[in-house]
Amino acid sequence: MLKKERQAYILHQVNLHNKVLSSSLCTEINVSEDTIRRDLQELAEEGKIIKVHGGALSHSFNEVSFPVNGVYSQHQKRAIAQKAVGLIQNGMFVLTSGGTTIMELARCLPPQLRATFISGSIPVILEYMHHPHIEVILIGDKISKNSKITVGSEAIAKIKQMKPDLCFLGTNAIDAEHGITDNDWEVVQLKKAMIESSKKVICLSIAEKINTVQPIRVCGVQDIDILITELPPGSPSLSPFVEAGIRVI
Amino acid sequence: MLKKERQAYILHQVNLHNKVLSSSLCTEINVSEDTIRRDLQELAEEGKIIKVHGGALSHSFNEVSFPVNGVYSQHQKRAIAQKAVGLIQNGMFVLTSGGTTIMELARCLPPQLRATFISGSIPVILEYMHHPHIEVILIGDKISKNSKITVGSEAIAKIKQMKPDLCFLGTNAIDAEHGITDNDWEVVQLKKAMIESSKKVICLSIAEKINTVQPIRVCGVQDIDILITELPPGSPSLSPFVEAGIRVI
DNA sequence: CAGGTTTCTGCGTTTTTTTGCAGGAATTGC
DNA sequence: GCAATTCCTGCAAAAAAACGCAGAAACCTG
Repeated sequence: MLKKERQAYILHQVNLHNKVLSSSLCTEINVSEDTIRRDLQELAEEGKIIKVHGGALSHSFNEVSFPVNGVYSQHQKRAIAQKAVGLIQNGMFVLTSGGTTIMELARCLPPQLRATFISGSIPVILEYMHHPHIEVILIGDKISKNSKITVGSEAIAKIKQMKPDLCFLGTNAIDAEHGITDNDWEVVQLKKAMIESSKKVICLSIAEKINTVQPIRVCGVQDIDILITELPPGSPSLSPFVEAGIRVI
Repeated sequence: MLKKERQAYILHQVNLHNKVLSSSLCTEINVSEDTIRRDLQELAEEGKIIKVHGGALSHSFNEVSFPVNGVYSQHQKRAIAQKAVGLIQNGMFVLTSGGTTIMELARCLPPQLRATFISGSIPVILEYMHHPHIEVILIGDKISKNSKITVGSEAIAKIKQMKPDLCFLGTNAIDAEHGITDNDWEVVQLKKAMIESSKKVICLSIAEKINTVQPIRVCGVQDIDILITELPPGSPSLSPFVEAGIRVI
């Protein structure tokens, strides 16, 4: 078999099945593994395939990604996310809501972290999937197209069965008097369930959203264990929360 | 034998078999390898053939083997998808697997269609979410990072609770004798459940995957109701499936 | 047709390409 | 951490290609 022919066969197989194992290829074509490896390497250099340990993947399959278009206040959100990752330890079960702050958190996870992350938000789940070690559990149910998360009784029931160690909530509005509030009824139902199930509730909020109120109530301040903002913990605007017994980071 | 005669013979052989070996040519025509090599070189310079180490290939060989589209065989997959959408009617519950063929189906859905689509594949779900009217139900569970779908007992249990009207399966390999086969154990478990639950099972497969076999069995041909390929239904390669009682489109 | 020129062909040698193998390093999974 | 793969590096053998050359054939051309 000629070299080009072999490479054409390999490429064909990759495109057909989205992946190939070097071991199976070398028995199929009946050449040494080194030859296969060199072929895969050449094809990878030409950009035809993606070489991975033990074989190769089709390029078209890996193209699912989310645009990182101008997230509002990204800098502050990154600061919040970096404080938040400090709370996550190996082996923990972590439940998260959706939202851009949580997206930022997902991007900040240290590569060596081994934990289990649970969410119903599609964009967040996509971000978790890029991480090498974390387990990702997706809450299923009807999808709310505008918030891009799963909502409904099935999702709520599933959350109530769990007892995650941490629950990170991206917030729309938080106020020392009214607690966390939001404007989407279905999302609020979900967040209520998340708070109820979790051992520790961590609220992520940029300073702008502090002391703002939305129509639907999620929970009171007494249900929040930790509040993370981009501000230093001693900031005056945060003192009402400290007084309410919340740990502010 | 004259030079022109020889080159005509070589060209004929290349077009006939898509490849020639210089070694076999030089015994057939009974000239030295150098002569053959010079002939091949001339033909290559004229663009009639593609010279490779050890022989030559026809140009058509190279074209079919190295597609330039993003998704492999996208044209064929679109043809399949367009046949498939014809089966979907307003109000139906449709369960789908993952894969690029299903992705194509998702993109082909007519904008005025009102139906409910259920899947555990993240890329496919993203595609459904762009549609203005369809309801999207996401099957939740642990996410398999390489296949980008939810797998596990929760997902299977959820599927078994449903009774969708249609089930579209993207296939990795299908054969009249062995039925549908695949190479990922967890995905196979899921597909089995999907087949079991659904009123009608529709198998989408590009012709290339017909009569190929993978290590793990999903189901036999008797479980398939409809088979859709890019070929016309009367094609000879499809007759074994027609004889097995499958409706071929 | 004779002589010169060009083209073609085969041979020996050198160079390049390809392939497999052995070892040590890196990685993956348990 | 340990065992098992898998990967990389250098190396050597085999195959193929390139090169130079010379004899032979074909082809002008007067």
